[in-house]
Amino acid sequence: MNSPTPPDAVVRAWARLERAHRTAQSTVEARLKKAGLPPLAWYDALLELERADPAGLRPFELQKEMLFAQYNLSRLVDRLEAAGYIARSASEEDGRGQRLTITKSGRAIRRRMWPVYADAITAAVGSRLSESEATTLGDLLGRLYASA
Amino acid sequence: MNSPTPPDAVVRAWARLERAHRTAQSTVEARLKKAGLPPLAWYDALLELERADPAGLRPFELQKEMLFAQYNLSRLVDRLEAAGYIARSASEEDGRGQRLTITKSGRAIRRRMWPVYADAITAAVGSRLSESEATTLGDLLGRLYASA
DNA sequence: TCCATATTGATGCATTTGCATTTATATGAA
DNA sequence: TTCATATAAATGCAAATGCATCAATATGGA
Repeated sequence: MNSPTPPDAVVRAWARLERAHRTAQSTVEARLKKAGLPPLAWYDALLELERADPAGLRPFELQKEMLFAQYNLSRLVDRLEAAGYIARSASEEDGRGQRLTITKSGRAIRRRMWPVYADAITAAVGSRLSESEATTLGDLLGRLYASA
Repeated sequence: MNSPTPPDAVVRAWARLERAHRTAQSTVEARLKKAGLPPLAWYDALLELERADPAGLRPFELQKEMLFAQYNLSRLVDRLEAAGYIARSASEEDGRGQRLTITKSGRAIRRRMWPVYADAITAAVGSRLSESEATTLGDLLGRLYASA
């Protein structure tokens, strides 16, 4: 609520965050699509589920993990289920809730996506920064969403 | 096409680019909305037009500047025009083209948006990084979309 | 000049996102 | 126990995005 103009360096970092993200993002999505694979968000969701307990995740957990809006996650889950990549089952602990688990074919598609995704990450980031630069970048970006 | 897994630091930087962007973006959009102001993209477009020649910009120029898809820009322009913030006129040099200029009320709304936007940038970036960190971040992000 | 090709911008249609609200269950205080 | 409130998840409807394509003009050879 004060609104002194932020320092130039800050505004520049913000603006470039936008641009860099948009550029990298569209590289990745374009390559996935070109390979006839599902979009990035599907990968992320499947990876989270694959990493999770065999018991799976509650939708709201996945939602927080992915920083998705609740209604968007609900629909992403619809699509993943319709595609047969995940299964929904009623939660035992909580009558309101569900539990999501990855299916065999979910694992398979995630595995098939990875090489394409990996190449895209290389194109978008790896080929442009040294490892130590990437580390620095990752650290600084991490600060932008650290809770405190 | 090779697909060796990229170094960890690279994957981490990519993942954090996503998260940081999503977080910062939603902070900014939420604050603009809460203040009853138009979305971020409107600001960007208006700023570009305000910075441009008094003669304005061609849609395709704005499109490149903003890294927007052509059809998205076309519709953004529709909305801005409908809101009275920009004016379209036929291009003199090119019979296919148009020329976009910002209107008085376009300037006004952009000016009204700035304090809210500035605060949001501070919240999302400025309050989390020192100026020199912001500079480093900006430099590294710039590399992610440098043409070469 | 004429034509094949490229560029500018718009648009119909499908998908996705955003918003507001709803349904159902859980929780905690009186 | 009972009720007010909070949380989990879904959904109807509107707005935005993505995709493919189109119409109109430009451009650069043959």
